[in-house]
Amino acid sequence: MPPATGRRRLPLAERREEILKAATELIAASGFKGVTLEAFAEACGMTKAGLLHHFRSRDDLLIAVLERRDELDLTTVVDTLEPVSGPAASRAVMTRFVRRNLGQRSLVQLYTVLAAEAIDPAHPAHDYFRTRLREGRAMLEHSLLSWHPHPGLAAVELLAFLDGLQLNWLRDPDIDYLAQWQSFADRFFTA
Amino acid sequence: MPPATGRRRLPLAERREEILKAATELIAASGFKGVTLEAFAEACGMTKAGLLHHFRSRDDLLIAVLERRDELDLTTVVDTLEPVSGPAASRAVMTRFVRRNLGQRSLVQLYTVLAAEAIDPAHPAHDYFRTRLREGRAMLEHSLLSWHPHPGLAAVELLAFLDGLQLNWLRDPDIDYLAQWQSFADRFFTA
DNA sequence: CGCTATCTACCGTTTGGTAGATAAGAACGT
DNA sequence: ACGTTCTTATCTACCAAACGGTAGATAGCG
Repeated sequence: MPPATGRRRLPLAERREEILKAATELIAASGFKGVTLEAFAEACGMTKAGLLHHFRSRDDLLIAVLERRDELDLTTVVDTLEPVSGPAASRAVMTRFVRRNLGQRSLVQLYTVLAAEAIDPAHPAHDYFRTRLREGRAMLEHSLLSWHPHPGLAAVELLAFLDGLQLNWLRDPDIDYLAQWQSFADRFFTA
Repeated sequence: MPPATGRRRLPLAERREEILKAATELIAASGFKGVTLEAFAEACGMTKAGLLHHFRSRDDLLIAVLERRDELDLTTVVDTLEPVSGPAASRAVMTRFVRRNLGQRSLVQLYTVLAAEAIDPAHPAHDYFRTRLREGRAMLEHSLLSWHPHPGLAAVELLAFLDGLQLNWLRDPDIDYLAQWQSFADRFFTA
């Protein structure tokens, strides 16, 4: 590693990834509105102008952060696409989802904080979350269709609980995320 | 009513209330970081300087908004203080809480958006939510103590579900808030 | 040496907040 | 009823700092 002072020149892809990683942490901590362009730059040891060489604008950076998160999730999504049926299988899929979140606290926080911020229709990520969450609910509802008496109600209930649990876990890390999930699932998946 | 143009001079208490009401709506819509001092002022037909005559700073206004919300909730809190015991009584209390929220969408949104924004320790309302939510959970846990086998788990679960349901209801008003609650409660209060 | 990632310097706008002028309305005497 | 005075709610004008973004100079690496 070269001395911390002075200029560091990195290949395009590497620097891009470094910026996105840092930006994810910052947004997770303070929301998108709460972080300035300069703060994003400083977090990876460069200036605003330097950062804007990689992303055309601040909003552009946000979109890139979200797309990166999607890419990181791709593995899980692919797994979920396997056609599953029955309560046990559904529960297993969701449990794996919970376990993965447990180890990606900052990504979860990014998503949670940003999703709440983006309730505002004027937020640059409003549409992103709108379509994305709608799709998620539809997929879940579809997988509940084969065995649950009220797939619509149940899908909303499950997602609401997970959203709320994440939110509370972020507020208070002492909460036992996994145990809470199992406790909920014990009742939910015996209907 | 005097003509809309020109200066309107109101008694202190009245203007204060008007400002707080307008601010509540705005914060609910766009979060606290998302609204400028001038926007707050303009919303009740005055200038920044005029508003700052009533609230020393922008952060001061936020605190006042939250305190006002607490006062508006006081009635419900007092009701809750009646010592209740048993699942049916607990459920009745919570159902009343849900029903009341149903008619106060903008207050719910204020609380939800702000609570998520305030996960950031640097947010001006961070401490407010920290203590307030902790208290709420303790109260609930206490009331579950007499009949629920796992009061700690259950308290978190119930609050998480309500938080998440509110969040999703705000994102998608078509969700049947009340029905979702009843469906959850049917399982939750038979343990 | 050439390419380009990065920097310095700057711009126009918006931000939260201040200082001092102005006017609305209540109180009061006549 | 009516003017006068006094209080203070509100305004106009302004400021320094912070914001997102641009133009052109500079320097690290193949």
